[in-house]
Amino acid sequence: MPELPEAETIARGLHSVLPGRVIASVTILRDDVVKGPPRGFAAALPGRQFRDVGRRGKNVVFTFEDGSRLVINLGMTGRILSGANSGQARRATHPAVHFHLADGGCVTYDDVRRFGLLTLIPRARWRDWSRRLGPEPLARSFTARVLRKTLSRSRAPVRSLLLDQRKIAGVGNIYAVEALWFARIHPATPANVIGERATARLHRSVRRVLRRAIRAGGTTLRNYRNAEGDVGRFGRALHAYGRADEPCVRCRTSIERIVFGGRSAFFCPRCQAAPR
DNA sequence: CATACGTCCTGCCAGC
DNA sequence: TGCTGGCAGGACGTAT
Repeated sequence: MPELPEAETIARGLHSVLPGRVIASVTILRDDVVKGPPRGFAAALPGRQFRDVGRRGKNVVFTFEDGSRLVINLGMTGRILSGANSGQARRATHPAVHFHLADGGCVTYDDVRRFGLLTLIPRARWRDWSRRLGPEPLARSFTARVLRKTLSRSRAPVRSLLLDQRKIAGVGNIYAVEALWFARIHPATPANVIGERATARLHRSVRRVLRRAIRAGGTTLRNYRNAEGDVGRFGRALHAYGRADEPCVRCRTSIERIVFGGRSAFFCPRCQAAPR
Protein backbone atom coordinates (compact mmCIF):
# COMPACT_ATOMS: atom_id res chain seq x y z
CA MET A 1 0.00 0.00 0.00
CA PRO A 2 0.31 2.98 0.27
CA GLU A 3 2.14 2.79 3.57
CA LEU A 4 1.49 4.66 6.82
CA PRO A 5 2.05 8.22 5.47
CA GLU A 6 -0.24 7.62 2.51
CA ALA A 7 -2.99 6.11 4.70
CA GLU A 8 -2.61 9.06 7.10
CA THR A 9 -2.91 11.57 4.27
CA ILE A 10 -6.03 9.91 2.89
CA ALA A 11 -7.61 9.64 6.34
CA ARG A 12 -7.01 13.34 7.10
CA GLY A 13 -8.60 14.36 3.82
CA LEU A 14 -11.69 12.28 4.48
CA HIS A 15 -11.92 13.28 8.13
CA SER A 16 -12.49 16.85 7.03
CA VAL A 17 -15.58 15.96 5.01
CA LEU A 18 -17.20 12.72 6.20
CA PRO A 19 -18.07 12.90 9.92
CA GLY A 20 -21.78 13.48 10.41
CA ARG A 21 -22.71 12.21 6.99
CA VAL A 22 -24.76 9.11 6.26
CA ILE A 23 -24.35 6.24 3.78
CA ALA A 24 -27.40 5.83 1.54
CA SER A 25 -26.30 2.83 -0.53
CA VAL A 26 -23.28 0.81 -1.57
CA THR A 27 -22.50 -0.48 -5.05
CA ILE A 28 -19.95 -3.29 -5.32
CA LEU A 29 -18.43 -3.57 -8.78
CA ARG A 30 -15.67 -5.99 -7.77
CA ASP A 31 -16.59 -8.72 -5.30
CA ASP A 32 -13.01 -9.74 -4.55
CA VAL A 33 -12.06 -6.55 -2.67
CA VAL A 34 -14.74 -7.16 -0.05
CA LYS A 35 -14.22 -9.47 2.90
CA GLY A 36 -17.06 -11.97 3.25
CA PRO A 37 -20.27 -12.20 1.23
CA PRO A 38 -20.67 -9.06 -0.93
CA ARG A 39 -24.43 -8.90 -0.45
CA GLY A 40 -24.10 -8.83 3.29
CA PHE A 41 -21.46 -6.11 3.03
CA ALA A 42 -23.60 -3.87 0.84
CA ALA A 43 -26.67 -4.44 2.98
CA ALA A 44 -24.96 -3.69 6.28
CA LEU A 45 -23.89 -0.12 5.53
CA PRO A 46 -26.88 1.98 4.47
CA GLY A 47 -28.10 4.18 7.32
CA ARG A 48 -24.76 4.28 9.15
CA GLN A 49 -23.38 7.69 10.03
CA PHE A 50 -19.65 8.47 9.98
CA ARG A 51 -18.25 9.60 13.30
CA ASP A 52 -14.53 9.56 12.54
CA VAL A 53 -11.93 8.69 9.88
CA GLY A 54 -8.53 7.61 11.13
CA ARG A 55 -5.74 5.16 10.58
CA ARG A 56 -4.22 2.04 12.16
CA GLY A 57 -0.92 0.97 10.59
CA LYS A 58 -1.47 1.15 6.84
CA ASN A 59 -5.24 0.80 7.18
CA VAL A 60 -7.73 3.62 6.78
CA VAL A 61 -10.38 3.19 9.48
CA PHE A 62 -13.91 4.64 9.27
CA THR A 63 -15.74 4.63 12.58
CA PHE A 64 -19.53 4.85 12.61
CA GLU A 65 -21.86 6.26 15.26
CA ASP A 66 -22.63 2.77 16.61
CA GLY A 67 -18.93 2.01 17.13
CA SER A 68 -18.67 -0.41 14.21
CA ARG A 69 -15.92 0.18 11.68
CA LEU A 70 -15.06 -0.11 8.03
CA VAL A 71 -11.37 -0.92 7.60
CA ILE A 72 -9.73 -0.41 4.22
CA ASN A 73 -6.38 -1.97 3.47
CA LEU A 74 -5.21 -0.45 0.20
CA GLY A 75 -2.98 -3.30 -0.96
CA MET A 76 -0.56 -2.10 -3.63
CA THR A 77 -2.76 0.14 -5.73
CA GLY A 78 -5.85 0.99 -3.71
CA ARG A 79 -7.19 4.56 -3.56
CA ILE A 80 -10.10 6.15 -1.77
CA LEU A 81 -11.34 8.99 -3.94
CA SER A 82 -13.66 11.57 -2.51
CA GLY A 83 -16.60 12.91 -4.40
CA ALA A 84 -18.13 13.71 -1.05
CA ASN A 85 -18.80 17.30 -2.03
CA SER A 86 -18.63 17.19 -5.81
CA GLY A 87 -21.06 14.30 -6.14
CA GLN A 88 -18.59 12.07 -7.94
CA ALA A 89 -14.94 11.04 -7.68
CA ARG A 90 -13.57 11.99 -11.05
CA ARG A 91 -10.20 10.25 -11.21
CA ALA A 92 -11.34 6.67 -10.64
CA THR A 93 -9.78 4.44 -13.30
CA HIS A 94 -10.68 1.05 -11.78
CA PRO A 95 -13.65 1.62 -9.48
CA ALA A 96 -14.40 -1.32 -7.21
CA VAL A 97 -16.89 0.02 -4.65
CA HIS A 98 -19.04 3.16 -4.52
CA PHE A 99 -20.34 4.57 -1.23
CA HIS A 100 -23.26 6.83 -2.05
CA LEU A 101 -24.02 9.43 0.62
CA ALA A 102 -27.50 10.44 1.68
CA ASP A 103 -26.85 14.08 0.74
CA GLY A 104 -25.74 13.21 -2.79
CA GLY A 105 -21.96 12.81 -2.46
CA CYS A 106 -20.05 9.64 -3.29
CA VAL A 107 -16.79 8.08 -2.08
CA THR A 108 -15.17 5.53 -4.39
CA TYR A 109 -12.75 2.72 -3.63
CA ASP A 110 -10.56 2.32 -6.72
CA ASP A 111 -7.94 -0.42 -7.18
CA VAL A 112 -6.10 -1.56 -10.33
CA ARG A 113 -4.69 -4.81 -8.97
CA ARG A 114 -7.37 -5.48 -6.38
CA PHE A 115 -4.98 -6.59 -3.63
CA GLY A 116 -6.86 -4.25 -1.33
CA LEU A 117 -9.46 -5.45 1.14
CA LEU A 118 -12.52 -3.81 2.72
CA THR A 119 -13.60 -5.32 6.04
CA LEU A 120 -16.50 -4.55 8.37
CA ILE A 121 -15.65 -4.84 12.06
CA PRO A 122 -18.42 -4.91 14.68
CA ARG A 123 -17.79 -2.73 17.72
CA ALA A 124 -17.10 -5.71 19.95
CA ARG A 125 -14.46 -7.16 17.66
CA TRP A 126 -12.38 -3.99 17.19
CA ARG A 127 -9.96 -4.59 20.06
CA ASP A 128 -9.05 -8.04 18.81
CA TRP A 129 -8.67 -6.82 15.27
CA SER A 130 -6.38 -3.99 16.29
CA ARG A 131 -4.33 -6.19 18.59
CA ARG A 132 -3.08 -8.29 15.71
CA LEU A 133 -1.00 -5.31 14.64
CA GLY A 134 2.18 -4.10 16.28
CA PRO A 135 2.69 -0.68 17.90
CA GLU A 136 2.26 2.59 16.03
CA PRO A 137 5.77 3.83 15.23
CA LEU A 138 4.80 7.48 15.73
CA ALA A 139 3.18 6.92 19.13
CA ARG A 140 5.01 8.28 22.17
CA SER A 141 5.03 4.80 23.61
CA PHE A 142 7.11 3.50 20.70
CA THR A 143 10.52 4.12 22.25
CA ALA A 144 13.99 2.96 21.22
CA ARG A 145 13.73 0.38 23.99
CA VAL A 146 10.58 -1.07 22.49
CA LEU A 147 12.30 -1.34 19.12
CA ARG A 148 15.38 -2.90 20.68
CA LYS A 149 13.28 -5.57 22.34
CA THR A 150 11.58 -6.40 19.04
CA LEU A 151 14.87 -6.58 17.16
CA SER A 152 16.53 -8.74 19.79
CA ARG A 153 13.91 -11.47 19.41
CA SER A 154 14.54 -12.19 15.73
CA ARG A 155 17.37 -13.34 13.50
CA ALA A 156 15.45 -12.29 10.37
CA PRO A 157 16.90 -9.56 8.16
CA VAL A 158 16.05 -6.21 9.71
CA ARG A 159 14.26 -5.05 6.56
CA SER A 160 11.92 -8.06 6.77
CA LEU A 161 11.24 -7.29 10.39
CA LEU A 162 10.32 -3.70 9.66
CA LEU A 163 7.81 -4.96 7.09
CA ASP A 164 6.17 -7.37 9.54
CA GLN A 165 2.94 -5.64 10.58
CA ARG A 166 2.68 -7.73 13.75
CA LYS A 167 5.97 -6.23 14.95
CA ILE A 168 5.53 -2.59 13.85
CA ALA A 169 2.38 -1.28 12.16
CA GLY A 170 2.60 0.85 9.05
CA VAL A 171 6.14 0.58 7.68
CA GLY A 172 6.37 -0.71 4.10
CA ASN A 173 9.21 -1.26 1.69
CA ILE A 174 9.87 2.35 0.70
CA TYR A 175 10.13 3.73 4.22
CA ALA A 176 11.94 0.67 5.59
CA VAL A 177 14.61 1.10 2.92
CA GLU A 178 14.84 4.85 3.51
CA ALA A 179 15.06 4.53 7.30
CA LEU A 180 17.85 1.96 6.99
CA TRP A 181 19.77 4.28 4.69
CA PHE A 182 19.48 7.12 7.21
CA ALA A 183 20.50 4.82 10.04
CA ARG A 184 23.42 3.38 7.99
CA ILE A 185 22.31 -0.19 8.55
CA HIS A 186 22.48 -2.84 5.80
CA PRO A 187 18.95 -4.10 5.03
CA ALA A 188 19.96 -7.77 5.36
CA THR A 189 21.52 -7.38 8.80
CA PRO A 190 20.09 -9.99 11.20
CA ALA A 191 17.90 -8.00 13.57
CA ASN A 192 19.40 -9.43 16.74
CA VAL A 193 22.96 -8.36 15.96
CA ILE A 194 22.04 -4.67 15.77
CA GLY A 195 23.53 -2.90 18.77
CA GLU A 196 22.12 -0.27 21.05
CA ARG A 197 23.53 2.74 19.21
CA ALA A 198 22.43 1.49 15.80
CA THR A 199 19.00 0.70 17.21
CA ALA A 200 18.72 4.26 18.48
CA ARG A 201 19.63 5.56 15.01
CA LEU A 202 17.06 3.27 13.39
CA HIS A 203 14.36 4.32 15.83
CA ARG A 204 15.00 7.99 15.10
CA SER A 205 15.22 7.34 11.35
CA VAL A 206 11.94 5.43 11.09
CA ARG A 207 10.05 8.18 12.88
CA ARG A 208 11.77 10.97 10.99
CA VAL A 209 11.12 9.41 7.57
CA LEU A 210 7.46 8.74 8.35
CA ARG A 211 6.88 12.26 9.68
CA ARG A 212 8.56 13.90 6.74
CA ALA A 213 6.59 11.77 4.31
CA ILE A 214 3.33 12.73 5.99
CA ARG A 215 4.31 16.38 5.72
CA ALA A 216 4.91 15.87 1.98
CA GLY A 217 1.56 14.12 1.51
CA GLY A 218 3.14 10.70 0.90
CA THR A 219 5.03 9.15 -2.01
CA THR A 220 3.60 8.60 -5.47
CA LEU A 221 5.51 6.07 -7.55
CA ARG A 222 2.65 5.29 -9.90
CA ASN A 223 -0.85 4.88 -8.59
CA TYR A 224 -1.05 6.58 -5.25
CA ARG A 225 -3.36 9.55 -4.93
CA ASN A 226 -4.83 11.18 -1.83
CA ALA A 227 -8.60 11.47 -1.33
CA GLU A 228 -8.66 14.61 -3.47
CA GLY A 229 -6.85 12.89 -6.34
CA ASP A 230 -3.46 14.59 -5.83
CA VAL A 231 -0.03 12.91 -5.99
CA GLY A 232 2.34 12.81 -2.98
CA ARG A 233 5.48 14.91 -3.07
CA PHE A 234 7.88 12.72 -1.08
CA GLY A 235 9.25 10.88 -4.15
CA ARG A 236 11.82 13.62 -4.74
CA ALA A 237 13.09 13.12 -1.20
CA LEU A 238 13.96 9.43 -1.57
CA HIS A 239 17.67 8.74 -1.00
CA ALA A 240 17.93 5.01 -1.66
CA TYR A 241 14.61 3.52 -2.72
CA GLY A 242 14.50 3.08 -6.50
CA ARG A 243 17.93 4.69 -6.94
CA ALA A 244 20.05 1.71 -8.04
CA ASP A 245 23.25 2.82 -9.80
CA GLU A 246 22.80 6.43 -8.72
CA PRO A 247 25.38 8.02 -6.40
CA CYS A 248 24.69 7.99 -2.67
CA VAL A 249 24.20 11.62 -1.67
CA ARG A 250 26.38 11.08 1.42
CA CYS A 251 29.43 9.47 -0.17
CA ARG A 252 28.88 9.26 -3.97
CA THR A 253 29.17 5.45 -3.99
CA SER A 254 26.65 3.76 -6.33
CA ILE A 255 23.46 2.62 -4.64
CA GLU A 256 22.94 -1.14 -5.03
CA ARG A 257 19.80 -3.20 -5.38
CA ILE A 258 19.42 -6.64 -3.81
CA VAL A 259 16.42 -8.94 -3.55
CA PHE A 260 15.39 -10.99 -0.54
CA GLY A 261 12.08 -11.92 0.95
CA GLY A 262 10.75 -11.53 -2.58
CA ARG A 263 11.29 -7.76 -2.64
CA SER A 264 13.89 -5.23 -3.65
CA ALA A 265 16.07 -3.46 -1.13
CA PHE A 266 18.35 -0.54 -1.98
CA PHE A 267 21.39 0.51 0.01
CA CYS A 268 24.75 2.23 -0.15
CA PRO A 269 27.46 -0.44 0.10
CA ARG A 270 29.82 2.04 1.74
CA CYS A 271 27.57 3.78 4.27
CA GLN A 272 25.62 0.61 5.06
CA ALA A 273 28.28 -2.05 5.64
CA ALA A 274 27.27 -5.64 4.93
CA PRO A 275 26.81 -7.85 7.98
CA ARG A 276 29.23 -10.74 8.39
C1' DC B 1 6.88 -20.38 17.25
C1' DA B 2 9.69 -18.37 13.44
C1' DT B 3 10.89 -18.03 8.84
C1' DA B 4 10.57 -18.69 3.63
C1' DC B 5 8.01 -18.85 -0.41
C1' DG B 6 4.19 -18.87 -3.72
C1' DT B 7 0.01 -16.53 -4.94
C1' DC B 8 -3.58 -13.08 -5.75
C1' DC B 9 -4.06 -9.17 -10.23
C1' DT B 10 -3.12 -5.66 -13.77
C1' DG B 11 -0.16 -2.38 -16.12
C1' DC B 12 4.09 -0.53 -17.59
C1' DC B 13 8.63 -0.53 -19.41
C1' DA B 14 13.06 -2.19 -21.27
C1' DG B 15 14.99 -5.09 -24.49
C1' DC B 16 14.98 -7.92 -28.40
C1' DT C 1 5.78 -2.43 -34.36
C1' DG C 2 4.96 -6.16 -31.32
C1' DC C 3 5.99 -9.63 -28.10
C1' DT C 4 8.18 -11.35 -23.64
C1' DG C 5 9.90 -11.13 -19.23
C1' DG C 6 10.56 -8.64 -15.16
C1' DC C 7 8.93 -5.67 -11.80
C1' DA C 8 5.65 -2.91 -8.69
C1' DG C 9 3.82 0.70 -2.42
C1' DG C 10 1.03 -5.68 0.41
C1' DA C 11 -0.42 -9.53 2.92
C1' DC C 12 -2.34 -14.11 3.36
C1' DG C 13 -1.91 -19.13 3.42
C1' DT C 14 0.90 -23.07 3.54
C1' DA C 15 5.06 -25.71 4.14
C1' DT C 16 9.14 -26.61 6.70
